[in-house]
Amino acid sequence: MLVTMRNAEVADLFDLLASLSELDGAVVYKVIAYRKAAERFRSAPESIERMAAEGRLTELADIGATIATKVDELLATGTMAALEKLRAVYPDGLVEMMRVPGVGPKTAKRLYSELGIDSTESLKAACEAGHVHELKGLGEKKEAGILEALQAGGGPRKHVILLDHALERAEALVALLRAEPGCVAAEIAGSLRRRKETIGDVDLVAAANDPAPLLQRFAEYAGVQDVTALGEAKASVVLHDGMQVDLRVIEPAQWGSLLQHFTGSKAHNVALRERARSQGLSLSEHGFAPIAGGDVAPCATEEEVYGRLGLQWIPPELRENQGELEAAANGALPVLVSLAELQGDVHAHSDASDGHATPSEMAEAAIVRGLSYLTITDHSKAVGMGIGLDADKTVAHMKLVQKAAKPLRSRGFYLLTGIEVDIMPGGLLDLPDEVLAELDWVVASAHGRRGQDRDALTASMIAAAEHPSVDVIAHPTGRLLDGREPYDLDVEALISACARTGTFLEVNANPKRLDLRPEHVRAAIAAGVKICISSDAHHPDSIDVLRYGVDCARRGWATAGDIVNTRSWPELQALRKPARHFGPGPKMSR
DNA sequence: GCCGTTTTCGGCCCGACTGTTTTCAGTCG
Repeated sequence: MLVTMRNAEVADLFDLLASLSELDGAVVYKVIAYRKAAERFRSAPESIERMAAEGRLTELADIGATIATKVDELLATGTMAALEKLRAVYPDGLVEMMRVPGVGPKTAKRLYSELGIDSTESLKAACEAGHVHELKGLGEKKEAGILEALQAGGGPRKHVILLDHALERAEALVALLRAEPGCVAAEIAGSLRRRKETIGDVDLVAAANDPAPLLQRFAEYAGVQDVTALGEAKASVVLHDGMQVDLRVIEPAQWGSLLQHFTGSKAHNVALRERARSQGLSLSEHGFAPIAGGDVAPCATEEEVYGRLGLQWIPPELRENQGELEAAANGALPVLVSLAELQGDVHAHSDASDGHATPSEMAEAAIVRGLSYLTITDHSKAVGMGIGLDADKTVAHMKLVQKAAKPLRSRGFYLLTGIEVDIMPGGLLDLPDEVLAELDWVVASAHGRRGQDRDALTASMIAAAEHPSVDVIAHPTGRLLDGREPYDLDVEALISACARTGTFLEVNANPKRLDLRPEHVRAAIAAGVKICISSDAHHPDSIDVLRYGVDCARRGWATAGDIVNTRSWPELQALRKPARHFGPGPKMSR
């Protein structure tokens, strides 16, 4: 194999191939097949390179011999003949133009062939000069709309909206709708209901006998900047923060069908409709209808929709067409972990490093939230900026935490000593072994790659997992959803090392991180690795982010049994690596 | 291009809104 390529890069090229094929007027099902393939590659839990090398690509759903051969070609030569052929005909700018709202493949192609427009820049100039509306079928409104879209964002790219921000806005809007007299039901739908880590736009659904007042109320909401569509059954608005929100209203008898439909995902719904078709039924947001023709039978609940197809109700977080239909058909869906099942938090900071509260204040916040233990895991010194603890300060801090813990024991709460120790290049930890062995809990993490390439970083992380005192590897890929790409890290190799050594992996609940990501959570669980859901709180209120960590773990098919901090602190001891059972000093008897 | 307790060929998921039209194409989700 001559070329090294990550899953996301392979996926991007198949998306490009799909877009260029679309421009070229390919059969739509070919375009769909390329897009499906891109989706499979992007969410594959293991390396596409490895699967290709072992000839196992066709084990993935939606990947046949033709696409597998194209991947082989891509990995051998760095590109694909089919892609290069299309690239020679259509400038890359056309694909960018297709991302402008209101411009699809047909329009982009005509703009190019009839006006020579080959980029968003030249499209903007043509709109300003009034050339676009001269084309047959394109009027002045269309031209103005394209121009506005281009000017608004300075381009077609949408900015990333994080889960916490979107949920806050959406929950306020749902409350507004529910307060309307005619509103029978209102819910968040779409990717937000599935709790994806980042949101493109927000979908809301509502049930009412007369949709008009609800749609009107929605369009007049104080947070609305623009109303982009307002019909009899749906409306779209853009909020002042740039977030697009769609509302669809339907009569109450169709509520279950509507909620199911607009929760998606698209791939899940397509699979569901295919299943309906095989049973002689056509499925839409209105209900089921016989393919042969006949009345639509609506479903009032989601359970009815799934039940009619012989399926268990599927939790929204699993609706990604990643095997959930098969599991639901066999009654084999996992019982997903819930926030209420978390008993403790094993990664939190205090003012001894970069936190904003004392260990006692953090403990009180944990108690208020119904938790029975909290480990204070401040940074070790290598994190930089003078905020981390060296060996002496770690020992002193440990004693301080132990002192703060005593009065809490009588209230049934364990405040525990810990550290978030930096993993240094080469895999050494930033504190001496004898200090680490004294602590109740050791979180190990890499902050920055420190000049290491993929292999070196992976080796460092694996060495940390092999350390007898390390309980958990925190935020393994280092990604920041609003800024930093994940480290180039062999996550599969890290998962294997954790399985071998009994090291836990963290789902960091900070909505900017959510790291491990869901696909890797699922792969880790499959490999037998146990997971911690941790707040990484630097402030008492930040313990609340645990809910997002639970969402992420649920998307990774995690049950309570897979999550170690669903146990009490004494129960958690039994799950730790053998070396941690013989630590110095009393651990459980305090 | 994928896929098969109907099929190795012939299917392949469904509807709303907008802008441009006088019945529909394109786009979107």
